[in-house]
Amino acid sequence: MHDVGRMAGVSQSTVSLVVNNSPSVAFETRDRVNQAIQTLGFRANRSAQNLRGSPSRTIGFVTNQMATTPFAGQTILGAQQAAWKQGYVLLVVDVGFSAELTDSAVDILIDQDVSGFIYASMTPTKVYIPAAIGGVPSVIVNSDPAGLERFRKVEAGNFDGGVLAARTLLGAGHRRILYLAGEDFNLVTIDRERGFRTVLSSLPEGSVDFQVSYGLWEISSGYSRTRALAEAGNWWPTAIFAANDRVAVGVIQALAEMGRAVPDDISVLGYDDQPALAKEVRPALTTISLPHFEMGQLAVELLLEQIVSGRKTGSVITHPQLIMRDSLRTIGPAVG
Amino acid sequence: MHDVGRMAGVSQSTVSLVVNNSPSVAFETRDRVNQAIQTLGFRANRSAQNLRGSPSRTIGFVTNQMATTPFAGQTILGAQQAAWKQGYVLLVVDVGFSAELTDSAVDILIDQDVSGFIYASMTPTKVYIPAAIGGVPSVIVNSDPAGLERFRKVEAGNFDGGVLAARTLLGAGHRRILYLAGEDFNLVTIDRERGFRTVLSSLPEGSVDFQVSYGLWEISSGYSRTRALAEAGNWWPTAIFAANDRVAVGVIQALAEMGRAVPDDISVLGYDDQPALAKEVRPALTTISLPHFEMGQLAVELLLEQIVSGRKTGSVITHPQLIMRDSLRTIGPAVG
DNA sequence: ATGAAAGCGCTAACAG
DNA sequence: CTGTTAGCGCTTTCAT
Repeated sequence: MHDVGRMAGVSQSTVSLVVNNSPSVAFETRDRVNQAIQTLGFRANRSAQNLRGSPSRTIGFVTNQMATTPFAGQTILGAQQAAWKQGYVLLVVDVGFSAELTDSAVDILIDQDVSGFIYASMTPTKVYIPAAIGGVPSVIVNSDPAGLERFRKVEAGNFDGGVLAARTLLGAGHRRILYLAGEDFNLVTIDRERGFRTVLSSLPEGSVDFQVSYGLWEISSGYSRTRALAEAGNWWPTAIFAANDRVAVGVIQALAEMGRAVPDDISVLGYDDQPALAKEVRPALTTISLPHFEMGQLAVELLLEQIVSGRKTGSVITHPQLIMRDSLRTIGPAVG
Repeated sequence: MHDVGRMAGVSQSTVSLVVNNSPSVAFETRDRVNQAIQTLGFRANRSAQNLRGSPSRTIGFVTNQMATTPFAGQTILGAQQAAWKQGYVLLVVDVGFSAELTDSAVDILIDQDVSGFIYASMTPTKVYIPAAIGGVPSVIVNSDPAGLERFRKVEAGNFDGGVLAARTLLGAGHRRILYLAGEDFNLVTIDRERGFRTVLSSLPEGSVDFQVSYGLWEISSGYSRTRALAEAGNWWPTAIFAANDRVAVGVIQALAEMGRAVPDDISVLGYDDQPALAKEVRPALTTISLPHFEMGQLAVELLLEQIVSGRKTGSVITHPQLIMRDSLRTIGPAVG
């Protein structure tokens, strides 16, 4: 800055003013300084700025499943782009499920002077949030809200997703429906089922036969549960609502091997709209999108509002959307 | 630090020495200082340290497909854990395919004082590396090496993968093999095919019927190419070597619909050992692992060596491994 | 509108 | 072995 100042014939402080767009610099001076900055290739030093207490313009993104779930990246991407747009950088750290790792990650990020935290679990499990997070503004994405009342949150709208699934299936005339859910203790499972049943409860008793099976979120689980169902042989749905697209793929696989066509013989509804899967599989999956990308964006927006204006806005719940493709068929007039 | 010093009855500089584990501090003094640090909850300020020129202990990880490819996260994870172990933090940035974004990402990271860069394209396409990267130590992961001679690299061993695929298939007695490859201009495609053909060329002319089809890396591509093959009807392989596990899944789907069983009627060999896919699908995929996690680790190790010792080690090529599962069957004595 | 000067928290010579 | 001192590059009053 000194050098720039000399070259432009002004003091170092003036250069600082120019760099920070202070309005109090004469247009002509500003020009000369900028010129000098250009030719000297000057770049302000963040560490020095941080040291002086200017906001660091970095956000810590702490997640636990970046490597495991295929779309986690979407949330990160969304967050990153939103941050970027406002001149913030995202420092991404995957801490798995280790509290210890989480502690040291948060420590390090605080050392790096992050202006805020985004805490994103990719599935709403209980998360451990270090005390060290202290007063740093934080927003929580997609996590079990228990004990996290003091934080702003971005949620996936799983209840609404259940409602949407029910409306969709019922609207297509299905009255015998199997929900191939996730584990029964999983919040996602619970919320979606609640949503689904809420719709059912507005219908005359017994007008829909709705069965639920709990299990894993994997392809193999969809496959084996479908196989088992066929072997039992005493009950068969006209539509299957799968816990996610992977489960749906397993279902379709099993069905294909058994010579049953989707959606002609049976309809399948997925969840997630998983990239590289939902629309690639045959038949392409009719599914409900879980807006990962958008959730990332929203998280950053909430956070930034908190950081720059100190204002704590409320939490946000995103809206799942139906993605119509080829695995669901209308078999009759809408139910109810 | 001042306060800590006062509390421990020493000067601020002594505190600094303690914090940096200087050996020249009396044991007893060190103890008193640490005590004070504890009770005061003191934490060294990274920005100040950076300002003074101490190594920042952060690494910039620039990638272009975090959100698109499902296992990209593995590479990041591997890198992160390796970095972590040595007290470094990874700053992850996804720049997509935008040169502009890449430029500003690198700028920002340099501003943050990163000690080095890892440049990871998730598929070996040509990458754009900003000039601004300048003298900062960097290693390149999984990218088209053209023009990148001055960097250390970590590569996936696709040639070896092709060799391994050929050996595996031939070893299981297959003589009529279809390679459902990626795009013909893609380096991965090319390297694997070269590897495969190298093995073939050591065999007597005409002992193996090896056909190649080029296309996309998606499930739907595997599906439709298999369908098309069946419709043409004039040629049918005993084994299909798929460009990746997704393509393999498409193949299996199409086969199932056509009533052909894998591996009884036909064998399928995948590539990637993609999490949540390869071992979940039925039959579970016999496949070749692409060690993403390991590549991330290696990249950091190479980089750190460069950073701390200034020594430029050579590049590294990882070794693909055969993952035996259920989609490949031995149909006769080994060929050749 | 610009400059002088102080100091953010730390490290590293150097002196003692 | 410990303390003194001088900045690292910047922002921010306060004068001018």
